Parts: sequence; structure tokens; C-alpha cells
Amino acid sequence: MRKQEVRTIISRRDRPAKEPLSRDSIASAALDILLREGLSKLSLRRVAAKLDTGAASLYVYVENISELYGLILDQALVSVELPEEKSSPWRDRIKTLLLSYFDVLVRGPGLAQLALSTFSPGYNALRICECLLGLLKEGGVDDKRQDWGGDMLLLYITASAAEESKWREAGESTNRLRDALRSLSEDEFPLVSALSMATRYGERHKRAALALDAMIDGILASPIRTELTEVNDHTNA
Amino acid sequence: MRKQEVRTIISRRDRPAKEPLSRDSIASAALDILLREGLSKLSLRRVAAKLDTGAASLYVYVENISELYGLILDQALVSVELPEEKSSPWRDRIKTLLLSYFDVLVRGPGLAQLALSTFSPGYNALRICECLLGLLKEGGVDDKRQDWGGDMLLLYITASAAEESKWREAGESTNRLRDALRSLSEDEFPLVSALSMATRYGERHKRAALALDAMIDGILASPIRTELTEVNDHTNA
DNA sequence: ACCTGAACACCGTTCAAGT
DNA sequence: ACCTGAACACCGTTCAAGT
Repeated sequence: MRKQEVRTIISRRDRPAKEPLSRDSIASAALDILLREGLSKLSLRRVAAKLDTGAASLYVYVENISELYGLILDQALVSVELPEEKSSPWRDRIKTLLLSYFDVLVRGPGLAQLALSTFSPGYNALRICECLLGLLKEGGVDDKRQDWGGDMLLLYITASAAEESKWREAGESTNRLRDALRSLSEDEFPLVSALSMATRYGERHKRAALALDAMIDGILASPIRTELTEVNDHTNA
Repeated sequence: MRKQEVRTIISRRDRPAKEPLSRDSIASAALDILLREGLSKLSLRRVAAKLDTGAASLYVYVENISELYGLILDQALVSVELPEEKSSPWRDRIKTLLLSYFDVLVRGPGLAQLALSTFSPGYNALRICECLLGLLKEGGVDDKRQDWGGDMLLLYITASAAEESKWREAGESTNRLRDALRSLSEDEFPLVSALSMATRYGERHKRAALALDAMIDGILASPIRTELTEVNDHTNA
């Protein structure tokens, strides 16, 4: 009897040797698997095994696997660095921010895929988004253009990271594709085949830098159209 | 005996009632399933069942499921319309082309996902790419900018289609996300929350049109830099 | 409230065996 | 050469049963 009482007390304080499950510990374990072995090796069962339980146990903390995907992504986005205020011209800070985001996505095989398929944004995604909008605002971009402009920049860089990830994950078979492109086209696709010669592994970063500049120029140059639905607004006339 | 001989002859001509498997028939059956039931319901086993065989039979025509994904995507891209030559200013034709591509991707749940994850481009992807490059060329865009510019336009519109697909597939839960955004942010994410008010289902098309214009402007405005690696090239000096 | 094992209804892929 | 059934090694998710 006494023994049991003592055990109970001890268990309260010492149990966290095997720390209890939590959304955070699950997300970390999952991200760890993804980083090490890739998205294809990630499963609820593997995550559970890593945490010394059965898959069913995770359902207390997570509704389904796609919610887990969301947690993983946001866990990964923690390491995107927001540029310090006024550290450089706003334009450069946008590029720094987005290229840091690009690097984080590309470091984890499948992360860019997740970013493109996850529906509800997590805390860190919002942080990045807010920062980007702030920088556009600082550059004198009005609300409307912040909306589609920020969206454009983020979508482009995410897709760009997905593209880069494909090349990295393809590994060996990369050369087969290059050969295929070189041989097939020429006659029917002169422009494509002229280009594909230049495409190289890792060149994405350079392309992205050029593209981001062009997009920002485009946002700034875009004409301010008075919305048709606001024809009664006299303040802009 | 005679009966068997007759049977053999008949079988040569009449057998195609159940037409033999082929890459094309497999791709069509697969696209059909995707269009009707979504990417998540698509599997080698389902495709095989639809074709009255076992999954193992498909491996004669297809190396693995990701090759099948590639076939599906290209099958879907058949219906992207290339704008007729000189039918309108090159700028408008680019927008027509890319918005048609957008529509096709968005019509099949999961197609945009496939476009973003498929590694080697199929015939129809090349067709679209070639057309886009031709239009940029027509607009006076030089080779270098065709490269990253075309890439930029294509990646953006594909990611945009993926984003739109998510909203359509989310269906009901769409409102939950909007509520979540509205309540959570405000203090910590003033800019994001100000924006999310405006985001509506189906508004992507309008956003895409604005974004494409901005990108094209950006491409045209981008300074022609002499490549550092070509400092010996005197023809540009 | 949390955890568990077993079960259900699926997967992609391989392989020996048939024609 | 093509097709097949059965098997292998996995999945996500549910549920009754335990604490």
C-alpha cells in the first residue's frame, strides 16, 4: 500500500523521461523524419514509432494526416529569417526574405510540395506574409497591389522551390531528362531546346533573383486603376 | 479442332471488343477517374479495375505510378488551346494561353498538384512552353529573358491554379478558415487580416490577370545586364 | 483524458506461373 | 510478349477495451 502511494508521487515528477505526447513533439518528430528521409517515408505510423506509441495515439492531438502536414510545414518555417528593419533598402529585404524562405523549403525534401498543398496557414506562414506586406507598404505599394503582388511573389517563389526540389530529388535521372530534351525537340520545339541547354542544377537561385526584381518592377509600374465598383468614390477623382 | 481454327481467326479480328491495353488507354482511364473522383481516389488498382485487369498488368506499359501521373497530366494538357497567330496583340495572346492552361488545371482536382510535381515534361507541356516562348520572342524579349521570364510566368500560373484548387476542394471548411483568419490576426498581423477580408472564392482569375500584366511589364523593363561570365565578349561593348 | 492492439479497407510493387 | 493471382510490405483511420 505505502509502496503504491510513493510510486504515485514519483510518477508525477519523473514520468517525463518519456515525455508525454503533444502537438509540438509530434510535429518535431515528423519534421525530423521528413528532413532525414523525405516526404515519402513520412507516415503517421513512422512518427508514432519514433515516439514509442501506436499510430492511433496521435489522433488525440491531430485530426488527420493533412493537419500533421500543416504542422510540419509551420515547424519548418520557424527557421525563415525575417530581415531586420531598415537593414537595407526595402527591395533588397524582400529578396532576402523570400530567398531565405526558398532555402528553407528546398532544404527539406517535400517541404515545397507541402507549402503548395497545405490549406490553412500556420503562425509562421502568417509571420512571413505580414513581413512581406509590410515591406511592400514601405516601398509605397498601395493596398490593392499589396494583395495580388504579395500573393504573386509568394506563389512564384514557392513554386520555384518545388521545381528546384524536383531536380534535387531526381538525382541520377537528371541526365536522362536532359538527353531526352536535347534529342526530341530541335525541329518541333526549337525555342525550348535552345533554352534547355542552359538549364543547370542550382541555377534556380539566380533565376529567382532576376524574376523577383522583374516582379517588383512590375508591381511598381502597374497602373492604378479606379475600381469599377467604386465609381461613386469622389476622393480619388 | 475445326472449331478451334475458326475461333483463332475470329479472335484476330473481333478481339478488340475489349481493346488491348496501351499507354493511351491507361492514361485516358486514369484521367477519367481523376476528373470524376479526384486525385486521392486515383490508384493503379482502380485504373486496372476500370480496364478489367489486375494492377500488375499495367507494369508492362508504365514503369511506376509517377510515370502514370505524368501521362495523366499530359493527357489533360491536350485541351489547352494555343491562341491563333496574330489573332490579337502578343501580350493578350500570352494571357489567353496561360489562362486557358489555368482553367484546364483547375478543372481536374489535383491536376495542378501533378503539374508541380511531375518531373519530365510531356509533349503537350512542351507545346505550351514553345508557344509561350514564341510569344515572348514576338514581343521583342531576348533569349535570356525568355528563359527566366517564361519560367516565371509558367510557375506563377501553375501555383496559382494549385491555390485555387485547394479552395475548391476545401468546399465547406472554407468558412472556418476565413473565420480563423479574421479572429486570430488583427493585432499581431494587421496587414494580413486587412487583406483576407477581400479574398473570395473564384477571385483568382482576376488576380492572375493583374499579376500576369505586372510580370510581363517587369520582363520588358528588366535591364539588359552583360553577363559577368562573358566579359570577353566585345560584340556587346 | 489518454493510450493501445487489433481490425478494416485500402495502397504500390514484385514474382512465379500461365498463355 | 503479355497477362494474372497471390503475396509482400506497407498505408490512414476507427473502435472497443483498457488505465
